[in-house]
Amino acid sequence: MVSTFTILKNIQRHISLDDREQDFFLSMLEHKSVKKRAVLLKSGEVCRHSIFVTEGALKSFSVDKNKNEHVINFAVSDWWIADMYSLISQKPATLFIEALADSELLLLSKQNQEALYEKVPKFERFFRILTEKSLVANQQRIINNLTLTAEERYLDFIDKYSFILECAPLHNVASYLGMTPEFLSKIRRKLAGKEPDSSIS
Amino acid sequence: MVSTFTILKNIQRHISLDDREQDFFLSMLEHKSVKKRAVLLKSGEVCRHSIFVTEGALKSFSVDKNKNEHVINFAVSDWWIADMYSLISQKPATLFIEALADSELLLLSKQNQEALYEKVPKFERFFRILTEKSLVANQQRIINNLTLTAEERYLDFIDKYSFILECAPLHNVASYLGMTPEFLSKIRRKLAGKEPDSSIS
DNA sequence: CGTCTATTTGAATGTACTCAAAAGCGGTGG
DNA sequence: CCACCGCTTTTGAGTACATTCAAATAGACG
Repeated sequence: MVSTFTILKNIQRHISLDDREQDFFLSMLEHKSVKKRAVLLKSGEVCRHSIFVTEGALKSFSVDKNKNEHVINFAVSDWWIADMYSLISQKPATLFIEALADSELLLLSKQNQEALYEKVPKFERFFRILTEKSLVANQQRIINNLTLTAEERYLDFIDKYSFILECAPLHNVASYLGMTPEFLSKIRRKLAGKEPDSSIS
Repeated sequence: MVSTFTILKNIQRHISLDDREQDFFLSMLEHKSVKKRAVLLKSGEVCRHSIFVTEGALKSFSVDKNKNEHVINFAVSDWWIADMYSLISQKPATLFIEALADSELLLLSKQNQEALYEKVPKFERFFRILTEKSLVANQQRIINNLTLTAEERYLDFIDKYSFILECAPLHNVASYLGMTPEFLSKIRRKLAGKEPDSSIS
């Protein structure tokens, strides 16, 4: 399978695996193709898998008491996503996970993840490092929310994650950045007006 | 040492250690007493230790371009703190870490932490779990920032972390919650006015 | 005490939101 | 191929939540 190449490369950025370990790891995964708008996790369900995206894009979001969506994370090719709270505690999820586009996914069940830790302790290291990186990204996001204006947060976002604009609608990006779609639209209009940019040669 | 009992208990909430492993772990630690306002890490320096608080309280914060402090985390007895970004990458820190009160600390250097991983792989698990919990807490904070008003965030804070009010000044709490000290003061006045509370028997 | 820091107050202001509606865009079926 | 439908993005007017600034008050510590 072509898709498994991506995930082995992803893993081997942090730990190295011999052929047997690779095969064992792959045997723990379940492949899943989903169409745009497919729901992979609903709030209230227990999150039973870590999801690795080989192709396509997903988002996770919470829904508040006024039924507003708040995008918590995006995941594109080569990214992992889950409701970590629910996955760890095996309590009901607070998040939804949904496909932003037709996607190819590899699922690692909580059970298999624990089995990996037991049989190949290196995976403990891999997921420690993965979690550390995620933590650092989350902390940076908190800092940005505390210190930057809506416009600055948007500029930072297109600087770091412009590729997400390719697959996620703007109102999801607005939500991720903690602003309304209307306000993001106004920011973009303002920026479009004043940018001495790469648009005109 | 009394203080080492706290940290062994902290560790053994997630992994179990025999006497030799306990001794080995303790030998990796450095004890440090600091007074209120002592600075343990400055932005720009490389963060070389994970800090465990046995007594007292610390805060981490960033300073923005207008010299405003933004509190990122608090750490009281039995909590770990560090600039994870800097600790992991060994690049210059973006955060400061400072004592909110006279404190007793145990320092685990990055080097010794790596040594622990090599010699006692169980610690890989411990720090994976610790990082996971921290990630979940950070994600919840992001959700709160996206979905709650300033007043709701404060109420949630006193619900979960009221003990931090004992050791941190209000303007630091305001900063942690993403609001100005003036506004927090107004929220508290308003709440004090309307609370059918446990204050008058 | 006196000084320094923390907290509170009030008035003016601003950033970002709400609401309502129009315009754009994309897919789908007649 | 065009018409229609649903979803996304844009616009504008009015509003609100939270900030800024300046100053008074209260607490903590040597």
